[in-house]
Amino acid sequence: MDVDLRKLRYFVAVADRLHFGRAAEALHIAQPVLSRQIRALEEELKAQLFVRSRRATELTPAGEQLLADAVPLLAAAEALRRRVGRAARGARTFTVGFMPGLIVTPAVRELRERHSELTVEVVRTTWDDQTAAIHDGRVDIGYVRLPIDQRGLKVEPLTSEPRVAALPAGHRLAGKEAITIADLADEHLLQDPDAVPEWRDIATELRRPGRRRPAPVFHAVEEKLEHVAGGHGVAVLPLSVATFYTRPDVAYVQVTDLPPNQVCLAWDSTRRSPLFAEFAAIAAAF
Amino acid sequence: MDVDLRKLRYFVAVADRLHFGRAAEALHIAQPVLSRQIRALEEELKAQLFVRSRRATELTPAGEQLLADAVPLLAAAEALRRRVGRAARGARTFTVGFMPGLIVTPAVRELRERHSELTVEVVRTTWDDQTAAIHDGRVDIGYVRLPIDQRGLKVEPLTSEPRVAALPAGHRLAGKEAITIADLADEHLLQDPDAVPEWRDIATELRRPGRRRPAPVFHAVEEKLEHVAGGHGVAVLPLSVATFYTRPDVAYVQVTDLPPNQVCLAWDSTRRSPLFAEFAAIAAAF
DNA sequence: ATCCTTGATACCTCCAGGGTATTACAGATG
DNA sequence: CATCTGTAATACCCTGGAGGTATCAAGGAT
Repeated sequence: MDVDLRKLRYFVAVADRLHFGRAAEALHIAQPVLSRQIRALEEELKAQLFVRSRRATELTPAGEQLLADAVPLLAAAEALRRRVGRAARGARTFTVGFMPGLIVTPAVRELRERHSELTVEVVRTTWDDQTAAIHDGRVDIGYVRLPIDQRGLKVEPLTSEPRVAALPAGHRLAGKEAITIADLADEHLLQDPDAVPEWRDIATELRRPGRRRPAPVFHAVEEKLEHVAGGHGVAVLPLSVATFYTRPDVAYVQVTDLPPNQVCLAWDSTRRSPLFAEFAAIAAAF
Repeated sequence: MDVDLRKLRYFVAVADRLHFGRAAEALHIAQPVLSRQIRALEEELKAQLFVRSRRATELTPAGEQLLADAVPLLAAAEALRRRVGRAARGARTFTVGFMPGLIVTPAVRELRERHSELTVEVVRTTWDDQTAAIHDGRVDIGYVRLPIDQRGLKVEPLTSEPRVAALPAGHRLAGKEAITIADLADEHLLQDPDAVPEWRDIATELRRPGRRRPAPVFHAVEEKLEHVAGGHGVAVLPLSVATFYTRPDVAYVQVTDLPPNQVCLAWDSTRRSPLFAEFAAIAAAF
């Protein structure tokens, strides 16, 4: 009758790794159990989800569809747990997420003053969990930096700010007034390429192929800067982050042809509470 | 670990009726089983969901929160089943929902021509399932009439059209060129009052209290018109519906102070497919 | 004081989920 | 060509949970 969220979670684990044994290990269950559960799921849905050849495991089209739907469904279930838990603990809370560099205190203080009964909390997010935190209920509303996957979100633009490159202090470009993306084409980017889509375009145009390292990606700003200082590459940051995290061994240089970073407020579009609109209005006023 | 969708479904059944016995009956299970499952859910979530006094059952705040989250979650799970089922059957399909009176064929034909591999289907919806059909996956995109609950939906305005009153042919107002809502204040409205919010305002202003009947609500247009013809009340319909469903024993009269009905396209905001934007563009062109 | 309504308890059955041991089979390897 | 290795499937067992029936407990109504 109803799908079993446990089986969906198992399915996602297998679909992510395309390997039953390793997925079972990650799920802390035995491999035969996992095989059986996936098979049971396939029978329940009357749909083959994987093509198992002896040597490889692949998703069928139905499997792709299920993966696309199962991930947000599991996140929604997680969010439900969190919100019910909070409601049970009695505290009317409102949690604001924010990316590094963004100043949320004035807006949060204003909301607290307007709603004395409300516990307004603040959570720092990273590049790759800024939307996940909204979907799984860790935050009610989030200050996010585009680009993001807007599926399931209500997004309201707030501001935009220019972006700068973070270079080691002794770098050949460190003293310059302004540079272009092309100047950085040979550098190693120490962050998720999705965060700087323009980088990839330049990369495919200008970079020599085969030069690409496996690219360890760093999430926390502090980590990125540590590696920049160590001469392992460069990072592109919004101006406010640069001014917030200053250190003597890292230089910031304006990048003229990089479009500004857009900052938005985002919240789960399936929810409706006057607090979202109210907070958005407050935040826009600053 | 994961919440159990079956328990959530049970919970919703109880929350809707605030009565364990009747909910159990509706679910086709025995009442003690239901009591035990709800209690198990309360323990899993570590949250009391109902206040059971001997004579009445009520929702706690946590229960209210759970109800708000469980309903869309169950719909999403249902949609997942449907979409995986379709994907498994191989057919790439795209289903367009529409409210009575709206002409969808030109846009649908255009989409079919552009995507010969796609099976484009068409489903008629009613006032109260026009958004539910989107949420539970029966339709991919829907022509809807405002007002709707926009939670979880991406909504694009299309057109708007004036609304008229449907009266019995012999009614005292039937011959008039145009009337106002106030003229209809004493009439019995044969449809969901939410569909005509202005009605309620007038009703509370002008109507004598105690006059309100329990209001059986009719969903299909044909049913409404049947009852209008029978002299059991009046209905308010968008002009296109009126011109589509004409019958000699029903007269339509323009209502001057009723704002026009807004027609939109709506689809599930958690999904992303180029087909949504493409179809929206096609539909807007007509 | 008694009855009725309604949710909770007690106790039984059975299936589904978890585990271990082992098999089957495709590719790699010598 | 024989063997080894990696990987999912099969076989079988055990336990917990979901379903059922019979019954209880207690607050309102009469």
